Amino acid sequence: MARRQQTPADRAAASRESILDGAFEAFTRTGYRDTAIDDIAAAADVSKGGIYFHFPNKESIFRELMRTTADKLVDKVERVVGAEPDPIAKAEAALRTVLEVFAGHRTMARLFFEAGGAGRGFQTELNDLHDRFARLIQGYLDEAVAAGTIAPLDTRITSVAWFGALDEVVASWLQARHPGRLEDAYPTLRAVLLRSAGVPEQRIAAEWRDWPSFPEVAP
Amino acid sequence: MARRQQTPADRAAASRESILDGAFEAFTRTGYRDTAIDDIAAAADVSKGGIYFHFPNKESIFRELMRTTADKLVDKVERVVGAEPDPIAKAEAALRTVLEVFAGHRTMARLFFEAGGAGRGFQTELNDLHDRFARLIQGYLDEAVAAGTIAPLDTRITSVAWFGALDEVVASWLQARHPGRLEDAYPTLRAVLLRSAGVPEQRIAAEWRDWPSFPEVAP
Amino acid sequence: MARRQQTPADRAAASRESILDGAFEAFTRTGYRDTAIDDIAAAADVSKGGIYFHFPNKESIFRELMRTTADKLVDKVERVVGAEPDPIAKAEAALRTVLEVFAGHRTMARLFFEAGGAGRGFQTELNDLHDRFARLIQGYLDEAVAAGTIAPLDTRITSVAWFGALDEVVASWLQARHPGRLEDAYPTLRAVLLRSAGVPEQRIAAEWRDWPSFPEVAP
Amino acid sequence: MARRQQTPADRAAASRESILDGAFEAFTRTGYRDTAIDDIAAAADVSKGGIYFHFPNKESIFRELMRTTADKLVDKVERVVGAEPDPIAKAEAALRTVLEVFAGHRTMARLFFEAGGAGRGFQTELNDLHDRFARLIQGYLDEAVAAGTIAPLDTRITSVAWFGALDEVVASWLQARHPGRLEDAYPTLRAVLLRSAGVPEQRIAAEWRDWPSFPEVAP
DNA sequence: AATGAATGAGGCTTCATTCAT
DNA sequence: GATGAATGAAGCCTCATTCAT
Repeated sequence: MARRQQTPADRAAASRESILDGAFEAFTRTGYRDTAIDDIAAAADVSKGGIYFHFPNKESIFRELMRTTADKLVDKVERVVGAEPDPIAKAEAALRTVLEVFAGHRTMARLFFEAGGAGRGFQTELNDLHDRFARLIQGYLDEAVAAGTIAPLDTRITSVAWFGALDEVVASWLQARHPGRLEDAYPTLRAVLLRSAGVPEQRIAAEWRDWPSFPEVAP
Repeated sequence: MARRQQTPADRAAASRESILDGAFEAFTRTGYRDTAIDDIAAAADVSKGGIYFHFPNKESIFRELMRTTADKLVDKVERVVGAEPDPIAKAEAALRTVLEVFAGHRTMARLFFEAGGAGRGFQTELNDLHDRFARLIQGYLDEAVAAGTIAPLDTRITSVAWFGALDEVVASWLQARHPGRLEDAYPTLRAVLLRSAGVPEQRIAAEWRDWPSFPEVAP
Repeated sequence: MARRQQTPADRAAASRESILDGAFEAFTRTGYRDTAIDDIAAAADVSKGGIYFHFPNKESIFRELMRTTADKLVDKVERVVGAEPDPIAKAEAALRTVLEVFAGHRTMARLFFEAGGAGRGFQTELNDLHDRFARLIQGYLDEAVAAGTIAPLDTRITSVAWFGALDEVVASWLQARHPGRLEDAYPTLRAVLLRSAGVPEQRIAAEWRDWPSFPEVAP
Repeated sequence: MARRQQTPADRAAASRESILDGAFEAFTRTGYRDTAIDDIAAAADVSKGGIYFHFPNKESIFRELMRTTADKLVDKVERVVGAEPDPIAKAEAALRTVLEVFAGHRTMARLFFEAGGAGRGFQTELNDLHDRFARLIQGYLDEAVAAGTIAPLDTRITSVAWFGALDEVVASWLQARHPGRLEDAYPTLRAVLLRSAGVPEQRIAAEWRDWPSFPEVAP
């Protein structure tokens, strides 16, 4: 199959992608308000005016970034989770995946958890993001309840708490002066969370053995 | 008892306090970066220049606010907790107190949890704040472990997770379009957290009855 | 010969030049500290922000102005002086050139001699400027000593004194309420300075006749 | 004779003096524009408001300082000069006195020569100051011409040149990174200036021997 | 006389956005 | 599609001056 020549449209798309990459890099490094369009332009190796061809304003870049980054993560979680048969295993898989991804991409985590830095205007966006993850977890918990694996409980609040716990553990790791390996926190976090949902102690202990080891990540 | 005349120093202190109040109000409403000195001046009913008589710059106001607000909360938590004999009860009391205070002062919660909006420069300050609360919790958990009330576990990570869970529950309440009563979330959150630390189920159920009802708060 | 189209870069350079011109005009009229960026913007017919595209701050404009203006003057002096064979004639030519230029550009003189108004930060720059001219003169005096035209003397101090004398004569002319023609001061100043270096009286009298008349200048 | 008790008026006068001293110190150190009223208040150990009791505004302090400082110097010059019989000796004495005083009070020199830093508003004041000294010199030169000690010449321009030469020598000494002793410059400067007015070479050489040595001064 | 808190105009600089080419 | 020069609205902060006590 003949490879098409690179059309202008291709180049435009590439440019757009480049801007998003640069913006991601800049935002995660400096935060929203402290990142100037010039910084993004420099990071993306694009002119300032060029940015405004692809995006109507700074805000839209950030929003798109937030949306697509979350999409990617949710996709990955759902892919990994899909393979798991049992709801608790699913929740575990989700938890593990998020931790794994963040462990490998410290900066991405920053974007997620420090997006508050973006100013009041993004709270909604950020909250939706949190919500999305919380509901993902909630879904698994609901399934677990339905399957009788765990006793009925307020899955909404529990999932929010789970997400918060995860968030804070990652955040505290992110800003630690001498961070250990985030994976080392996993067993404890996992046990704490499963226990919090009423998963039987023996199951918590048992399940763990089946897990493959974490991939190597450099914080 | 004769009331002393109001000295100029008194009035200056009052003015300073007024600025802090105005700043608190403005920061919690608009966020750090989106709050102009003019806004604070207006809220405090002080001239722009007057602010600079009391504070060297915008940042220092925010830092002072963060410090003193946290101090007040920690004080209150320790006072309430001091009355409790048993470590788990202490942890519960701390949790309850924080929730209670936040439920009553939605804005204060905002300052705490959305301080990220202040820009990269405050991350350290904010992290220290989180740390402070996490260690508060950790202390109670350590006591509980020492007292044999709960099985040994990584109290550092657990306390971080607790704080994160609390944080996220409050945050999700803060931004909810139609927030219920934060206190309604308390029983579930309490159960989830206690369970997560391995507190026996019967204790979780028992303890609860003894608690007085939440004071009325208007979110 | 086809005239190239005016490129954006050309226009940018023109704009930059315009800013320098406006700044020159404003600084020499009002002094550094009393000249606001707004004044420069108005004088240059550029927006305030436009200035910051070309210069990082107010100071840099002033420094550039000082540097380039001095460069131009030194260039001119050296060009004129180059034509003179004998060292005393060179010194004379330098003296005359500076006076001439200043007579024609009262404002430039102001920039040079009143730059002190720029604040303590510029003293170094200003001193270097003075030094530069003093050393120019010193060079000619050294040549004259080497050539045996004048008796050996401390040329460093003498050149500083010359420059100071020149400076003060121009300055007193600049601020005179009803200034005469600066050129009218030339014969006396010339005689005084040459005499001060020990140039024989007859030479002082003789040399003068050969000089062309000053060009007309409007103070 | 009974010593009067210190009256309030005395204390007020002392306060006023203290302000002038502090202002002198501050202005000479930082320049006019870069000296805040607060700086003066601090240096004078007086409150900001107190300053405005004694002076209507910042400018007036500076003007008074310029006036009185000049007065003192002129007084001293005239006292020293009065003892001299011959006009050239008078000019010499004036020159020497000024150099001497400046050598001892580097800061005072700064006030005089860098007063340009005070902004355009003081040019007049500063020029009058220069004028005053120039006319002092001119007086002696005129006397010398009248006495036949030197040949007739434009004493106005010559005196301006003298003053400028003196000014620049002091200024270059002031800002030198490793200043030698200003007095060391005296013999050359003296010879240069006397020569410039046509004082016979042998007199220049002779007169010098009679002078007492400079007092010790610490630059 | 003196204090020091308060005022407010004005200055410098930043930066998202626009626009002619 | 892209460039980069230009705009102008804000923002933070300084500081001479005023004023109640």
